[in-house]
Amino acid sequence: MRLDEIDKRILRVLQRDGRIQNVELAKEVGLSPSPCLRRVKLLEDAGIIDRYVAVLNPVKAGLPLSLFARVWLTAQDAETIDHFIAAMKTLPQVMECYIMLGESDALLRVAVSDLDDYRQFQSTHLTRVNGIQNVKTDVPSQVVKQTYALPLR
Amino acid sequence: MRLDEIDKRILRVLQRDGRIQNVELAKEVGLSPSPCLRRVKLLEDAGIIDRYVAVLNPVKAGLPLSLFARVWLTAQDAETIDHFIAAMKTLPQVMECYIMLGESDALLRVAVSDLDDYRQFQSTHLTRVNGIQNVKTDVPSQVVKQTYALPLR
DNA sequence: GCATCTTCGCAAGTCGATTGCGCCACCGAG
DNA sequence: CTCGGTGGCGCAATCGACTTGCGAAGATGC
Repeated sequence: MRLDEIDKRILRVLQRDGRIQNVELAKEVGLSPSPCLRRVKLLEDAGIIDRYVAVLNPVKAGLPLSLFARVWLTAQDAETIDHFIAAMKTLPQVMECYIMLGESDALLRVAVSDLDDYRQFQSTHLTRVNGIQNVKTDVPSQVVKQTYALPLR
Repeated sequence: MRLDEIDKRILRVLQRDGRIQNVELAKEVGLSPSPCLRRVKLLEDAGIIDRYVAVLNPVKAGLPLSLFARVWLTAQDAETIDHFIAAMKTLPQVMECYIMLGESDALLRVAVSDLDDYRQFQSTHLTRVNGIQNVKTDVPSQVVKQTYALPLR
C-alpha cells in the first residue's frame, strides 16, 4: 500500500492522539470527514495502523522504574534461545525483549516499582531461566524522550 | 489517587485497546456504562492515563529497523548533558533517549528504514552533536516482545 | 442505629460516526 | 481532440454511542 502525503499526515496525528475525533482529524489534514475516515479504515485494514493503546504515566501508575537488562546466554543454539524467548514471553514485567546481534545476546526492558522490586524479579524469575549466563542491568537516571511515534518522512 | 481492582481492570483493557467502546469496556470490567466512563475520565484527569496513541506496524510503515545506540559523552557536566539532551529532542529518528547510570552515558532507540539510512543518520546528525565521545550500536535480530503496557499488579 | 458520603444504574438528550449517492478531476483509448 | 471509465471527494440523512442528571443502594463512621 502506497502512502501519500495525506496518509502520512493522518498517521502523524494519530500517533500523537489516538482518540482524536474524526471531524477534527479531517480538519487537521485538510479533508472532509468521510474521506478522512475512509482513509483511516484503509490504514487499519492494511495493518499499517496496528492498534490503539492507552499510554499510562509510569510514576502515577506505581511503576516508575524502567530498567534495561543485557543478557548473555550460555549458548546460541535454537533450543537455548527458544527456551529463553518462551520464558520472557511469560513474564509480564518484561515489557520489551529483543534478541541481539553483537555484544550481548538479548536486551530486556523491565518495569518495576523500585530497585527492591527488581532484585526480587531477578532472583525469583530471571535466575530461574535456564540458559542465562550473565545479566548486566543498565539504569536510566532520566527519561529524556519516550515517543512511540515512528518518524514518517 | 488510589486504584482499586476495577480501575486496574480498566487500565489493563485500555492498554490493550485504547479505542474500545465504553459499553464494551463496561461489560469487560463488570460495570454499567456511566460509572465506567466516569472512572476513565477520573483516570485521565489524574494523569494516570497520559494519552492515547495509534501504534503503527514498523515494517508496513517503511521503518522496519529499530536500533539501539549506547552513547558515551566527553564529560558529565550539566552543560554537556543539557546540550546533548536538547539535540536528541530535535531528532525525530530518536524515538527514545535515556540518560544512564553505569557503563554508558545515554541509550537511544533510533527508527530507520535500513542500515544505510542509519549510517546516514549517524554521519549527518549524531556525529555533529558536540559532546559525543563514542557510540556503540546494538542491532536487534528479532523482536520477541514489544508491549507498551505496564504490568499492573 | 442513624446520618452521611460515595458510587452505582437508569434514562433522555445531544453529538459524532457511518453509509449511500452525486459530482468532479484525472487518465487512457480511440 | 473527444469520449468513456475510474477513483476519490464532499454532502446529507440515519444510526448508534457518548454524556449528563437524578434517584437508589450500599458502605462507613459516629
